[in-house]
Amino acid sequence: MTVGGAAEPDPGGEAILDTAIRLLADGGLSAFTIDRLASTARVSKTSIYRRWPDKKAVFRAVLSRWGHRAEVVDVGDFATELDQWYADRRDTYNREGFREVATSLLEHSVHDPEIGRAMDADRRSGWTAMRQILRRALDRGEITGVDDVDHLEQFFLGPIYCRAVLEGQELDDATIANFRRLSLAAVGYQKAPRA
Amino acid sequence: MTVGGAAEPDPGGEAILDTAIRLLADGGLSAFTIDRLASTARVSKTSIYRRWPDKKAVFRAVLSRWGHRAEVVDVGDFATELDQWYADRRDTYNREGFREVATSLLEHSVHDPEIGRAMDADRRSGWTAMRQILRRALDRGEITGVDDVDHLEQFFLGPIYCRAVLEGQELDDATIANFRRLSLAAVGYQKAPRA
DNA sequence: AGTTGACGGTACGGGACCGTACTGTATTCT
DNA sequence: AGAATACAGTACGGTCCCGTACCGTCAACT
Repeated sequence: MTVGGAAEPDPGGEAILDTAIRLLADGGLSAFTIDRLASTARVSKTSIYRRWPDKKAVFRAVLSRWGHRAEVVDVGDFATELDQWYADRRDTYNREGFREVATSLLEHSVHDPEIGRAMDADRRSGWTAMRQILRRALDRGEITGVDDVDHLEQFFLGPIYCRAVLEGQELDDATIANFRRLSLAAVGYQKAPRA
Repeated sequence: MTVGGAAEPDPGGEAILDTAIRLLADGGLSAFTIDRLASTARVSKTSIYRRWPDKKAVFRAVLSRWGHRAEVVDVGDFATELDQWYADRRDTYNREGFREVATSLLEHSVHDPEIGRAMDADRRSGWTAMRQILRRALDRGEITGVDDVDHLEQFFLGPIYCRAVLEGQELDDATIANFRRLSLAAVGYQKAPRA
């Protein structure tokens, strides 16, 4: 135990996980190897197995470290909050290696029930920022026509995800502007009737 | 060479590829092994390596066999053609194992440039049915606001893809109905002005 | 000074996989 | 009948990987 005391979160372990993420970004699942992770992170395999019982545990740790939850504050207007969300998603999805890591994590989580549950929990936990935005907008009566939050969430995230992850294209100004215009028109957005 | 003559497309090879697809559906990329493929397909490894030079070639063959292009006929109305497309996508995405195979193929194609190009070509080739629908709708003046076909295609496919592949949920009546309603509202669909 | 704990380095057993080679057999074509 | 072909089955060399064990080192703590 270090003297610092406050450094509990194990910076060494986080550095290893960051290296693991870089491995996934560079070479995908087939490059995610304990041997390679050790040598790339300049760490002995012993140090890895001291922290996690086996490779699957390392993978779970990678999963939860990589997950990033958008934070959106309640400003009383759906369109404004949506813009915050777009900005956040844009930063995230455009980040170097995001697509590569996302596809690798998804592939693994789809085929390994245990990892899949962890990923679902990660996604559902605390609810997505988008869901909160949508709930508020529904409460305020700003959007109409469809009130199924699942469908709405998929409807808003889908185009972005499809472009960035499936197609591997950048989320630039024009794209976001078009998705925004289309989506707002879809839900018949109108500024909240009451102050 | 068989007597039949017309059976040129090598039914044996296609059976092997179907088995490979089932392997991907059941166990993902890590289950896609030449050894396992041979034993599962009740075929010797020799027979596999006689048809394809190496594993990567088998994978490419799987990719192109698995790809399914929606066919949509021009009926002169965007909403009707969209419904055809929804029906086709629904059949495809709801098929047993679709999600598993899709994520595996994507992961591999993202991390292997050669496979990635093959997949891009597969997607772009002949253009997607959706793109044709959208072009016609734009020509007819049925949809307005956004005229970037890339964005529109991603906008229409995104929600479906996100729900079925990312989230692993079923595409049922209610979902399709909601996506349809939202999407049509988004593009300001109006029946073509001219007969 | 002595003890403890974390670490790097190395080696190993067990297993999986790829691609090739070899054998024997059944079927087709000449 | 004889040659050629496609096949199943098996075995192999080489490589990689996982997880564990062992050893020596270095810093922190008592």
